[in-house]
Amino acid sequence: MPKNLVIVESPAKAKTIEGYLGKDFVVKSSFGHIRDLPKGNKAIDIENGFEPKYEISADKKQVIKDLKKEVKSSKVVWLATDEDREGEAISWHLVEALKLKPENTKRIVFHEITKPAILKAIENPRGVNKNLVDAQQARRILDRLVGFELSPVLWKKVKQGLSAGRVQSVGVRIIIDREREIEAHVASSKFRVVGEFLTQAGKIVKAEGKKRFDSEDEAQAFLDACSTSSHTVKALETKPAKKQPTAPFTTSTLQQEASRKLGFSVQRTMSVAQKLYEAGRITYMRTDSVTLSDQALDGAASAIANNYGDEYCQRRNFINKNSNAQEAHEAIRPTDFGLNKHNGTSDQEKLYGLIWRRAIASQMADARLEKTTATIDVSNSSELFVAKGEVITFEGFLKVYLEGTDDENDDEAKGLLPAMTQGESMNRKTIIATQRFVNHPPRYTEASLVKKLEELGIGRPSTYASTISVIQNRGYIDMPERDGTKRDYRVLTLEGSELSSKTSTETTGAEKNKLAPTDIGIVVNDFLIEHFGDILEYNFTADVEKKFDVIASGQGNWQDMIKEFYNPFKVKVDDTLKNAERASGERILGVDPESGKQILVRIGRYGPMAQLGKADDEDKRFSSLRKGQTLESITIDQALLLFKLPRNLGEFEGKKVVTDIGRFGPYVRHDGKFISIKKDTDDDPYTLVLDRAVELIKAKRAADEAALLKVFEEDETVRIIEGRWGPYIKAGKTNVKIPKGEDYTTIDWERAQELIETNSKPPSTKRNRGKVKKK
DNA sequence: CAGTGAGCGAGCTTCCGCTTGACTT
Repeated sequence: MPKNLVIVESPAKAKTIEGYLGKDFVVKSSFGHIRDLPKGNKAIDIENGFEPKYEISADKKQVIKDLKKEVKSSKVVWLATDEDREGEAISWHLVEALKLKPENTKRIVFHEITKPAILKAIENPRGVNKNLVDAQQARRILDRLVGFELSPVLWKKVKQGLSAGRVQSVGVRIIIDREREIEAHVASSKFRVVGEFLTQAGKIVKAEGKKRFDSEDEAQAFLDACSTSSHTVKALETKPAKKQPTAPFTTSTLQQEASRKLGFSVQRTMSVAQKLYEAGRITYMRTDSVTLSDQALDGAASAIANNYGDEYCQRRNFINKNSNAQEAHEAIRPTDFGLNKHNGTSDQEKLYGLIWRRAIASQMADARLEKTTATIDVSNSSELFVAKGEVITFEGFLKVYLEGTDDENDDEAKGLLPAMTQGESMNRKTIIATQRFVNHPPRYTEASLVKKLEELGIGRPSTYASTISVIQNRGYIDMPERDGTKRDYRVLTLEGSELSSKTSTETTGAEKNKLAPTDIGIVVNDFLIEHFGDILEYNFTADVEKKFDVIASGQGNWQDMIKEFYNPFKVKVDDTLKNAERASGERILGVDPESGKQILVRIGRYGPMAQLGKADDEDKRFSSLRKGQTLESITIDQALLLFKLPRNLGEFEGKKVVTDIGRFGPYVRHDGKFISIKKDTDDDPYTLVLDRAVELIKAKRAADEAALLKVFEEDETVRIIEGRWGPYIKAGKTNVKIPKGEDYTTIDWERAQELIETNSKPPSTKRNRGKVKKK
């Protein structure tokens, strides 16, 4: 029977460690936190020094039961949870929940899951650090107080079911502040000049004009001057340069790169990484550390030497730039550098490849480059052209990996410049001046928001993904697809001595997967900033973190710290509840000329809406705003249109025909059926006439008929239908995919039943818009 | 991936952080 019980947080970790320790050890997992504050408002006894009442979480009852059994049959319990604030607290909760005796309990820590690290830890046990635990309790209690005091204020003053918190509310603010910058952005443009010249040997050199001109007239004047000018190479300079690899991945940088290079959402990155971790292929994926263990450094070095040669090896230690980092783990890296591929799903293969290359590159030599700059003059002007070239003389880490960039304007393609000599005369081929607009600052992506949060020290590796989904699920933030708008720009071309000009068109502002605030997000944010500005400050978390650090170092008492925060906070909460105006984002747009009634927009029980008639009117009417409409930007004409629908067109076959606009665009409804009105047609729900609607209904019937491939006699509600992506089975309301390569004509009743059976849909992983259901 | 589409409200919502599995709308 084992005499020693080791408890860690993760079951995958437990399995690995058990392999390192002898037969006398059994290793179990706590599956993260085991106790927490209960849900209600009585979890913290505010009058009694903020005394928290903890409760074993529902899903951990069985875990505790199992652990208790193990404790009984063990002589020594080793608490091996992570060495950070949360990990220390888990150990303390384990002591409490399992009623561990000090003489049989040892606390050990390690930062890497390697055999030497674990054996060393076993030799250096300590007790639970109560100061660190207290810092965690302060963190937990502060978050509960902030969240559970602020949220009800929002229920009362804005809308039911909303939420606020130390992390999410600042996350939303970051998006909204950026949106305000974008709104304030004034379109401006400059003319950028690019010349193509020929060397004496006839090779093309592309060079950019040093100056950008403010107006077309100035650009034209310059091109005029060029048309009668000659050009020579005025200066030629070549100097060596170096590039260094970036550190191996943390959670945050993994999410960013997987977003940039693989197009993964942060949530997708984390679940793929979890699978790789469980398969034992990568180290722990929720980490803020850039450190690699000695064992890893050796592994990387030999993999690099084998794959690329000794000259590519360079051992490096990276230092964390993130001062908030708790570094309880290693950086994210392959557990075996010898394996540069992983056989799994395609997502797993891609993410593993990325992790392997990033970690390998971090231990490789600098890349060496030669940068050449040629300056070309203009005889009739003092302006200059500059040509830049770059040659890699030694690839180093670039052989494996180059970090992606968020900069959308990064279009500098550099290569080798042709041979030139100083003073060489150049023949002008073309000079083109193009009007270029200055873009507004970019909207955040999920991953760039994570980067910003990390910089501000807000949130932890384990919460970035869930914070992103919370602010979307609450309806504060959205990812609207924008088609972009067309914009004209001017192009002036000098070819030989011929000057011409034209107007071209570009699309600007097309966006996908960019975060933008909703009306509710904006109203909530403005309200919180007005009444609780200090908590909404970007550095609120950083400031309280400093106080937690004081508690952790034993220099301060957690109750005092919480009291100092809570007392004035509570006064503000009460004052706001009593005195603050309801915040609804209300805008009175004017009066409906037809009915003479007032029309306004505001946040209603179900979100943004328009209201025709005053609050005390008997026959006031309501309508939700449509997709793309916002409280701030909707016009009275647009709002009035909302009340023109639904329109009753009359009857067909004795049933009403109605047009309206739904979540998925305009439609005609007849006899319980919906017929979408297609885009890019002249049909419009506001003007559609009955005859045309009947045509649409008949066309839809014909199309449905044509798509119907088979009806099963056994049950007429089961059919095979030709869909947009090929045939599928429709059984009542559920749709069932036909496996690839299977011919639908061969599907008989039995096979159909089989497919319906096995395809009974797994729970949708799609986000719940607006509503969050509890489990 | 295929379908979908209202209601202006009678009673409950919410935090952050640590971990994995999990049902029924």
